[in-house]
Amino acid sequence: MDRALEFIEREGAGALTVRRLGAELGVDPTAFYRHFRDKDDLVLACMDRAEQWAVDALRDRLTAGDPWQDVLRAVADESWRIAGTYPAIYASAFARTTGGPGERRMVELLLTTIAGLGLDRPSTVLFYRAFADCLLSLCGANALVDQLGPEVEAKESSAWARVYAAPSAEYPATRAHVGELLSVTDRAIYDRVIEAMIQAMEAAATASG
Amino acid sequence: MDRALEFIEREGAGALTVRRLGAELGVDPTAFYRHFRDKDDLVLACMDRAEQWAVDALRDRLTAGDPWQDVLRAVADESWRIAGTYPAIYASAFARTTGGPGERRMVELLLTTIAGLGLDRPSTVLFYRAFADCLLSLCGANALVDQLGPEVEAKESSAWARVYAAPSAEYPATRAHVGELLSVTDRAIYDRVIEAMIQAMEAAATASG
DNA sequence: ACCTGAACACCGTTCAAGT
DNA sequence: ACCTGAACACCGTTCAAGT
Repeated sequence: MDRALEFIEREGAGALTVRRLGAELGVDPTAFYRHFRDKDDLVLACMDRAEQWAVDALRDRLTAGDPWQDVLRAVADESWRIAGTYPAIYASAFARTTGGPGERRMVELLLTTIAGLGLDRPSTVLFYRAFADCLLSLCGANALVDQLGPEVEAKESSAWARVYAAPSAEYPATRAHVGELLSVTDRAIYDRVIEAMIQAMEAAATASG
Repeated sequence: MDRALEFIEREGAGALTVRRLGAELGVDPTAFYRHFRDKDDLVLACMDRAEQWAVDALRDRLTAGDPWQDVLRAVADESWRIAGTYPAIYASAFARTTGGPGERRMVELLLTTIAGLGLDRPSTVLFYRAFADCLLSLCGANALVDQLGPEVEAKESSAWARVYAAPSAEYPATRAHVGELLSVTDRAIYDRVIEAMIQAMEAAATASG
């Protein structure tokens, strides 16, 4: 599994196939099925390991007195980093539940942090899931595009060009914002969402406290 | 393309292959390449058509005087509906840009709505992208799981069970919220995110106006 | 202008057989 | 306990040939 992760990171893109993994390890491709039930299991195991690394990194980064907002920002930042490092894994597992130790520790960290706001239990869980699903889904969407390779990236930017070239008469708002649409970054969008979620939690905590 | 969409909706899941599409249309699979450059082009074309339907449905649903908050809620609701109807398409295209008329009209609708708050152009665009990317990514994540079929669904719930069965001593917050974690719905999470984004826009509009 | 059919270079996975 | 190798049932895509 470690070699699988290392391999994926090095070869990137669509390198994660049972056959290529076998070739990399100098072993018959079908030997894989001695160690994992199927490819899906490997992907989930890699995802869980990546989450463990994220939690470990967070433990080093955080100290007990940190405000909860900064804890959430750090989790978001670490998720972004992991998704950028292992796009192939993240792209195929971000919508899934691994049920492994990495995920359990991450759930506990987020739930502890958000429970600290003193909301009722249903609101705490709803905010936890809303926050976590935003992180995973937005990082996953970026990983999906990363993972598809340069020819798709070219296609993406030509598609945006087509959107921006829309005639002014029919699409005035689009044309009025072309400059900003072209310069906005994925990371800025991500941070905007994170801050909106934090603001919503602050508002809920104030209202209930 | 219409037949492709119809076919996908009927057969669901992993039915979208060039070969099965050929069989469905009673034609050699490779005839497909006379009409689309590759499979990716078909998927993007279907996605754009789905977006057109969404915009058409929104036109019927909305009237000129609707508050901007309700417009955004209606867009979110329509996106959820489309993603649930065509999970195969949504799952493979939600992170992509089609550059087609459906997307152009959707961009224009959202940008017009958010520009109405009177924020500066960079903030307007950042909120538009943050809102749109949340919709697409969250709906996409749900579509991905839908699309994987019942055996993966079973795996998902057994994975959750493993998370919830975490020992209380190590994972106290998780154990304290098991009931709520089990009962929260994906739609409630989605709505929580949408409301957070709307709240953030309201706060920004108030601060700037 | 459109369709066909053989072919290429891949996938994940199984199962009987080897050491 | 682990690996091998043939085989199965698929993919997307190309290209020369047909009508």
